[in-house]
Amino acid sequence: MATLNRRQREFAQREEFIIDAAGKMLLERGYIGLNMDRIAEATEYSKGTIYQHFTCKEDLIAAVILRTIQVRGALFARAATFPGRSRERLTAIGVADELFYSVYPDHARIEQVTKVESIWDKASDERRNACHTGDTSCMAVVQGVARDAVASGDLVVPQGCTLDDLLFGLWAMSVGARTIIVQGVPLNGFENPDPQMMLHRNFQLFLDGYNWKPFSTEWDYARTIERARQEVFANDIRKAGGSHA
Amino acid sequence: MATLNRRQREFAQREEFIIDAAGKMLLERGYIGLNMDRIAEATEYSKGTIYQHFTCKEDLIAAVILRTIQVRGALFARAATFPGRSRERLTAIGVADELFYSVYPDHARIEQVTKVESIWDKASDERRNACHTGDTSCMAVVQGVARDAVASGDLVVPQGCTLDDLLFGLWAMSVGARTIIVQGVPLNGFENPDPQMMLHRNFQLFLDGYNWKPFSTEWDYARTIERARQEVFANDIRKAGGSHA
Amino acid sequence: MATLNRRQREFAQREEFIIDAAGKMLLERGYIGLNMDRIAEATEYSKGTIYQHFTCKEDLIAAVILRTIQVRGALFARAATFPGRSRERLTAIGVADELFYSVYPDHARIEQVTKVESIWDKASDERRNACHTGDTSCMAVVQGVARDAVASGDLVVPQGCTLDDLLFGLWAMSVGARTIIVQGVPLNGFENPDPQMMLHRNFQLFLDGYNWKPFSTEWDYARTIERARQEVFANDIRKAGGSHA
Amino acid sequence: MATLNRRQREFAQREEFIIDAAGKMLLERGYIGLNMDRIAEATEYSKGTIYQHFTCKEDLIAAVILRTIQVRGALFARAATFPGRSRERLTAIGVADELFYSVYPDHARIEQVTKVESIWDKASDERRNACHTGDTSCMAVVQGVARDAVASGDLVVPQGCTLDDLLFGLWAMSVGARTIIVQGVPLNGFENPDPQMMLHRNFQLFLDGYNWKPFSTEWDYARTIERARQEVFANDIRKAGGSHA
DNA sequence: CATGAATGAGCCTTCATTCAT
DNA sequence: TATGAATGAAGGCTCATTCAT
Repeated sequence: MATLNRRQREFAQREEFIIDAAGKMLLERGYIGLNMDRIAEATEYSKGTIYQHFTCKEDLIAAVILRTIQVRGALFARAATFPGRSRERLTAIGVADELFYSVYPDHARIEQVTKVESIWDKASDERRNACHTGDTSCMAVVQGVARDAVASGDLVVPQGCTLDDLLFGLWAMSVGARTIIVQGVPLNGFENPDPQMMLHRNFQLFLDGYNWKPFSTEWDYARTIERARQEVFANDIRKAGGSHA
Repeated sequence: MATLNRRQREFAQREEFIIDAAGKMLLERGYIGLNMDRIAEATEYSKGTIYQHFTCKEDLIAAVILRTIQVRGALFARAATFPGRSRERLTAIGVADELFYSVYPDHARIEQVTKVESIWDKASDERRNACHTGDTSCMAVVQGVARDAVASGDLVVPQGCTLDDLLFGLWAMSVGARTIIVQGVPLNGFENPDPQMMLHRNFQLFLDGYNWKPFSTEWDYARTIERARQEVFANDIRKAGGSHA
Repeated sequence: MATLNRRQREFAQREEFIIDAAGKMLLERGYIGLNMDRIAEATEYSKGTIYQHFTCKEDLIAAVILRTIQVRGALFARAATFPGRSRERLTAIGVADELFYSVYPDHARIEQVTKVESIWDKASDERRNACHTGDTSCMAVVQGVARDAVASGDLVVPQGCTLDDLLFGLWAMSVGARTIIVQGVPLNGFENPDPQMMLHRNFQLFLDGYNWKPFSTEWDYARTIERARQEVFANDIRKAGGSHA
Repeated sequence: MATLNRRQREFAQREEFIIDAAGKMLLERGYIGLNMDRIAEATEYSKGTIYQHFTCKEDLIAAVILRTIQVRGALFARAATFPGRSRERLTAIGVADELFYSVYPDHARIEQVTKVESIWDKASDERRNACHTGDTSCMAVVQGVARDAVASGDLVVPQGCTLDDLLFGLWAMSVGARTIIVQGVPLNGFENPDPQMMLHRNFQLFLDGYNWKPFSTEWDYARTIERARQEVFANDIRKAGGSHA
């Protein structure tokens, strides 16, 4: 039984290792640049072995995406447990988002790469479903916090707008910022561009605009961010510092 | 010389025709689904002829992108000439952006598709530079309006924020919204999602938050939008209505 | 020793079981569709175990064929013991042939499939020889009956023909009929085609033509056929009825 | 136009050449032994070129079969025009059959090889239909002659048998003989085996048995055969002698 | 100039066989 | 002895690019 477990463990480790390699290749060479021969060469396993883990190229890519999604999902879920008022919890999710992309900068680009090609036709159903579930649950976490805010009276959406507008705006700004960062668009003519800080500041103004209390003028969200980093994500940040500087 | 001119004209027309076909194919079948055989078949020109216009596949794709960029650049430039106060001119650019994506919905997706793959290594320098110039000039138009606003006293950026923050926020929200729309992400749990209207509303709140005057509470931007559509883009909208409903 | 015997028995049973599975797969999916992974899966033995019984894929297929041949050989041998005149014994062999293909319809197709591919280069010598022996002995049985007929005066081959001609004709007609049946050739334009009955009638005319006495006009071979079925092959037919209806 | 024609001619010639090579390979190495790399190597064309003529491996094989069928169809059709009584015309078809297999001995084996594997799923519809048409027309030719014989009173099928029985018997004996010959089954214990002559003699007895007049005892079919060879197939035989000895 | 057949490197995938556990 | 993961040669097919006509 011990033997069996070791085998299984090795099998799982190898799978992780292959996914790592695929992720890197996806980043460095794009969807087309990722090919099974190169994966075999990079991992120093044979092609046959690769195919024992993944039914086809698309399934391997789906596995890369799935891991990404699950990592983010876990971060979001933890962020939502942050003790404090609703806007603090949302802020913690913002930290989770920042963390996710700073610790796994690859993943943002991988998402871009992979959302574009028709991977899902060929990937295994199992992985497709898992990805969908993961995506949905991330969004649900944010929706949950916003609803809590409304219920508690912290959030009164301005006339003419809806909660969905708010969610859409948050999401769009986050996605857009990542896209800009990831695609390496040179912020022409910007002095001293620090996209992450820009995003933070814009989020603040945005939430204030939506009347989500307490306003940034009356509450020290910088401290909330700091607390979230220390209390919720200290471990992840430490890990990240180790592997990604 | 007349003969030469006619020839040149025909040559240019054919190039345009091929780019059209490539654009469509890129949309319908993705980067991988675009191949030179199909282009030749679709245009009813021979492959040899295609290669007389474009040095390689990537160069053809770059041409598709370039045309996209130039179309948007022209729209933005015209928007910036909108007569009115600075925030009205920015609003007109917003209309240009909306128009661009509603009239050429393809282009948003093409941008996604192509930004991801390493086209620029092989495309001709000429086209690469033209693309860069186009991108930069779009951004410059917006920057110009913002600077005018500051100069005229309409815009006083809040403490702790900069003009760059504002530009980044606008850009991120626009890009993010397009990404979400284009990737067909199902807005799970949203009632009645109309991304374009959501984007409009979020823009309004956002500019108010930045203290860009006159505020939306004191100025009828709905009318500004309507004027921009009628006075600046009437032609484009008419064209769009014809070909895209 | 008892242990050893049990082991040996189990080993032999497993071999039989694997051959069964291979036979089925050969039928359902053809030569190419048979592969060792699938065999392992179907039998629920590991590939290593399969390879302990068969040196290679071809050897396994040879084993399928060999069993086929041995089954037919046994039927022919029993048929030759049918008590009666020489032509009755030949008729009994005809019944054996009919029975073989009606009870094991699979085997006809397997023969087709396997005769075509170069299995014999790689199959073990042992099995190749056994197959050859089996084939030869079937033919020998028929030859024996024919020679007995000549010796007893029942058969006087017509001028210009030889005993070999007769054997060849019988064999060709049988093989040809099976081929036609097995390949599912649609008997275009035939009313009511019953290949087996057609073969029976043609055999009758054929033997009459060769002057093999007693002629079908003076002897009730329908009854001979019936007797052969009941007295010699009752068991097989019962078995067949059970599993193949 | 002359240029175009030459190109087309070369294209057609090359196609023929590839089919030749495929036929040989099919013979020498079987269905599995035929592969596109080897075809490319053998023809000294690139794989791409091969694929410009045939959509896939199966389509190439189908082309080999189609040519076979068309050759036989042409021979049968010519044989049916042989001037003489109905049984003479059938005899001429017998000569066509003999000729077909002696001139193109490959084709018999190719038929065996190819009937077994599922080629038709992937081959182009065009070729599949052409094959079916060819097959049907061969059979129709024989049926036509038999019906003429009945109409003219030359053939009165014996009690208990039908015209279909006769056709089936002829067909089976022919197919069976070819199978035996082609599979190289050693005619164990046969003295001096000449399968073609055996087949001839068996056919004679068979037709006599069916009361197809004039009987072989009252008509010199050897001469009919000779006439058919000289008057109908002289050219083919000369060609055959040239290319196949 | 236009054409489109030819090229061949490159890709995804399969599967018989081996061998460490 | 049984297992099944690992191997890697081999095969079908695609497609960007070239070049003779």
